[in-house]
Amino acid sequence: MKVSNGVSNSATDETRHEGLDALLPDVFAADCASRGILEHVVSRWGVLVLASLLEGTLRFSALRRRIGGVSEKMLAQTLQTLERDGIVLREAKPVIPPHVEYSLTPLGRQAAHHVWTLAHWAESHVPQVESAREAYDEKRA
Amino acid sequence: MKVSNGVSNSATDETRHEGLDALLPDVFAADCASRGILEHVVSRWGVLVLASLLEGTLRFSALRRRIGGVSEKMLAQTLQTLERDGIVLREAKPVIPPHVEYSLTPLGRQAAHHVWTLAHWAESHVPQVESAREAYDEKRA
DNA sequence: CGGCATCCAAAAAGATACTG
DNA sequence: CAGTATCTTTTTGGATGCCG
Repeated sequence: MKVSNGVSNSATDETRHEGLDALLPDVFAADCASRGILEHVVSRWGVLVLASLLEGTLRFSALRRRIGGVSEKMLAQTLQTLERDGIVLREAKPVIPPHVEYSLTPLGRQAAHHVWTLAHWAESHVPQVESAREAYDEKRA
Repeated sequence: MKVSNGVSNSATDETRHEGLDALLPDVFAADCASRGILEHVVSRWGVLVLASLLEGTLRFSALRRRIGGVSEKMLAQTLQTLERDGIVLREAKPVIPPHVEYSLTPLGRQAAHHVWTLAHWAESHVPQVESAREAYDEKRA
C-alpha cells in the first residue's frame, strides 16, 4: 500500500515501535484501507457483534436480544459490513419462515479475540475510570 | 445505572469465551458504563491518539501532524475525553506561546497496548479483507 | 500555540411500516 | 423470521473566527 506518501514512514523515522513492523500499511495515514477495517470492527455495534459471535453461532433475533439497545436496522447494517469484510459468515436456510445463522470466519475469530480483550479490559476498569472522572470534574468545579 | 461496584467484577479472567451469561459488568447491557469507556477508547480518533502516544509524549501540533486527517476540533475533543477518563495525561506549561504535552497514564498504556494490537492486526490483514470484499461484490453483481 | 465558541453540512442512528 | 424502505432525529465533523 502507501508506504511512499508524505507521512514519514521510512526507515530513518524517529523512534518507531520497538520490535513491531514499521513497514506496513499505516493506520495513521488518512487514506489507508486499514483505517476502514479498523473502523468496522471497533464500530459501536461491531465490537458487540464480534464478542457475541465468539460464543458461537447465533441467529439474527438471538443476536439482537444478546446486544442490548441495538436496533434492527443497525444490526443488519453492521452484519452486512462485517460479512463483506470476510469477518462474519452468513448462512441463510431457504425455508419459511427464514432461518439465518451468523458465525465468525477464521479471520473474524482473530479480530473478535482482540476485540474481546479490549471489551474485557473496559469492563474490568470501570471503577478506575469512574474515579478518574470524578477527580477531573471536581478539579474544574 | 451501573452494576460496576460490588458485583462479580474482579474476575480478571482472560479466557472465558463461552457461557458468559450473567456474570460481570457487561458490555452487552445497554446501560453499562463499560460501553462508554470502550466507545471512547476505540473511537475514530481515540484509537489513533492512543497508538501515537504509545511512541512517547507529544505536543498538540505534533499529534495533529502524526494523525492524518484529524481536525483541530476533533483532536481537542478526543484528548479531553481521554484525559477525563484518566487515560491521557495533559501537562500545560504556563508560557507564551502555550506549550502543552500529552502522554499516557499507566491506565492509558494498558488501553493503548490493546488498541495497538488491534490496529496492527488491521494493518496486516488489509489484503485478506480486500479480496473478501471483491468476492462479496462480485457475487452480487 | 493551543485551544474554545459558533455555525453549518453530512453522516449515523432510531422509529415505524412494510415484505418475502 | 429476517430483513428492506422511508422518514425523522441525533450525532459527528469540518470551517471559521476569536482569545490567552
